[in-house]
Amino acid sequence: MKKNKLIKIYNKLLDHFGRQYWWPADTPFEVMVGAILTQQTSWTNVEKAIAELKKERLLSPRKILRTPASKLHKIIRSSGYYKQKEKKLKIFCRFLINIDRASITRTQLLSLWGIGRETADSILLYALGKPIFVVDAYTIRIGERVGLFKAEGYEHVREYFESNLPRRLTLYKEYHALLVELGKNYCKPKPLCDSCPINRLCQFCEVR
DNA sequence: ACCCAGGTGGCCC
DNA sequence: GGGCCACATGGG
Repeated sequence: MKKNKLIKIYNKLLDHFGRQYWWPADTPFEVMVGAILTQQTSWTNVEKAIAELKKERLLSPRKILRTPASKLHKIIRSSGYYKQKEKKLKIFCRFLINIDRASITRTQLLSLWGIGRETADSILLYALGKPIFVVDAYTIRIGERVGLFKAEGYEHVREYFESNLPRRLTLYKEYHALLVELGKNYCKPKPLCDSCPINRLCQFCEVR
């Protein structure tokens, strides 16, 4: 595959931020829990909730299922939307204990209440090792500003990345992680272009 | 006091 | 298919 714009951006990000070694977790199940808890929530808030789950020795599907809702609410409170997320965790754990993890499909995950596209794909890529490119709000925002696509939906963006990148797990994992890093630090709703590592590719930066 | 965060489901048209 | 809303905590 010849060197395309996607690879150029990747190399810039890698030079600037270095390897990310995503997803940060001790076990695949911790990845899955984190993927649910981080929905529309900053990771620092999720870390606190996961630390609480570990402290209570609850980081297993059966133990979460045995924990009363009110207790789980307190434990994961810092991750926000804690009533919804308690339900989402229980529904997901119930699904998980009755299945061979290697056989889990995207369609199965998407059929669960509380598991949308980004959460399903994060679980597939980072917990189950399937080559699915994870798209999030940053990916779409950055892609639009850089001029890769315009107002595309989730599936189109995912296909765009998957069809223009070699199908490699570590590349998918690190690319998504680097886009999050760029998004958190620079590519916010109000762009901070001054020291953005991909300036000259982003139309906002070129305007300045 | 705002604005933002590694979304999702339910509703409406 | 897209647009709007509720959901909730914590940090800048």
